[in-house]
Amino acid sequence: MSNRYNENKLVVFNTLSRKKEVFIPLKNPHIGMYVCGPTVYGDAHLGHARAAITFDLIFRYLQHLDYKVRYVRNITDVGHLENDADEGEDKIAQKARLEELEPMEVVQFYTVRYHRNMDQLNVLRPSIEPHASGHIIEQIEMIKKILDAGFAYAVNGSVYFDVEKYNQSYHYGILSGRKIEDLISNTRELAGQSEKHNGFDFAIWKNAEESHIMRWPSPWGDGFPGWHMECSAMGCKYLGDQFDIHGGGMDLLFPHHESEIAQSTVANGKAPVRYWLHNNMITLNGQKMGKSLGNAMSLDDIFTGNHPLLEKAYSPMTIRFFILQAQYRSTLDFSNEALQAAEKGMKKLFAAYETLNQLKVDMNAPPMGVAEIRKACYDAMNDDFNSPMVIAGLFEAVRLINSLKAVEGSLLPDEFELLHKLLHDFLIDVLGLSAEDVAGDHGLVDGLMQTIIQLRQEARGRKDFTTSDLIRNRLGDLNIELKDGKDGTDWQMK
RNA sequence: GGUUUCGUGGCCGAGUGGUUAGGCAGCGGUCUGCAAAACCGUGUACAGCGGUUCGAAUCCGCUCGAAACCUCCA
Repeated sequence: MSNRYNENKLVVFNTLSRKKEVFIPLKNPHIGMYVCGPTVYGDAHLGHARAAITFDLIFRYLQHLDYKVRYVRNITDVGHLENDADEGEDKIAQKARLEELEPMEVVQFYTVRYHRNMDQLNVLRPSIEPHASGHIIEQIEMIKKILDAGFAYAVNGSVYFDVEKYNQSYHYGILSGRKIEDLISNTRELAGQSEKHNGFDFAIWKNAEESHIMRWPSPWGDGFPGWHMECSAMGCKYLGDQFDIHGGGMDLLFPHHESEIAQSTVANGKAPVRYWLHNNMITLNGQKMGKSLGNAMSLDDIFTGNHPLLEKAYSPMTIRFFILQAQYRSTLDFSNEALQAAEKGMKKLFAAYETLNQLKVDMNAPPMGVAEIRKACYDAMNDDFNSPMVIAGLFEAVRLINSLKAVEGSLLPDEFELLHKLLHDFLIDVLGLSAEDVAGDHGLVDGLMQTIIQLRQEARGRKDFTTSDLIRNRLGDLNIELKDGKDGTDWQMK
């Protein structure tokens, strides 16, 4: 029995080489994947959704290919500094101060909300979701290793990574394409009277001021871990010194991932990651959507339609479909028009999935090329997870289904099965889309609807169009759409 | 300024050295009591200017325009 990964040669775009590379796991069939998760100090917005959905798609597809995936996505609840390191205040702590809450209360509050949003988007939970605050010891141990290796220095209770020294033996900039000379010229002014030897050195442990509430004891005094330590430490802990995939948003490429590579390389003696994958940004009027720019929309805003820029509410599945309609490395531009197009398209997709069950099967039916569509979907996914092309393939299946229904044609039994499998595998399993209240499969409701539809049919038979139109209009007011066909009437939620 | 990208028809978005992406919207038709849905048909798109080539939207150069990163950020 062969596994699907033997039949499918997966190619991924590796940021490290800026090329598409054939994906070969270190320990086939096991795959380790680490993705940077959210900093839980605010509600999730569209950008979080894109990152989560991108790597959910990858997680789902790798599993579909029969790989055994350990997917680690962290929760950042300490460490990221708000301003320059010297007077930085922990992001979580700052929020806590403002709202007079315990920092961990803030963390819990937004973590729960994040999970709820991700569930709504049908994003699978990762295999492990470690919190930075729960891995202080691991981070301290790693900092010690970096110090022992001579690539960091301690000053006044803080520890800084020595980028210049690192660059003598390795290449700081290997991921982002930056040159250290450029960094020097860019950061010289900022360096000032800093504790750092160089402006571009970064803190791996930060001394906590008296007033700082989030603090842990360490060999260098009370403090908290630096920006990039948690991912290095937790990635190493759960996936090993070297693992297959590391993902995150493109905005994390520098300095976060660049620094992660430096830390892990020094601490473990080898480059930590084989394939670096980065999802692109969602833009609004061509500009990145982001908290700091004040143009970010929370997912709850979108799901409820509660935002000045929104013409209406958009369901989680509409958002998911919208995001999957673009390849993950492209920017994706937000607009009401685009969202409404996505909404309609997705409903059409699911309506056809329902219609499939009504198709007739016949041993003598002409072949319709279902296998070719299926192959196109695999080819698309194997080419750096090209979900828009998968969706195009699925729409080909939609056209096939609807046209057969329209002419009352039939399918070969094998193709009928394969079509079912195609839609189930790709639409449901890989793309992770699920029918919302689109189709009429609600048991009691469906039974009631059949009665109403029958009454309307009888009215139409009597040419009592006043009654039949009244029924249709009243149902329309309830967002129920009637679809008259050759052999009867179907219904669905609008 | 440096680094990394991008510029595709009304909108969103794939793709790519020669063959229809796809969705939404529009237009024409079929069906329908009328609609809707569905089906069929329908688009002189690839920023501009040069170059390479039998052939480029796809490769190269330049110009113009836009973005991300260089500070926390998906």
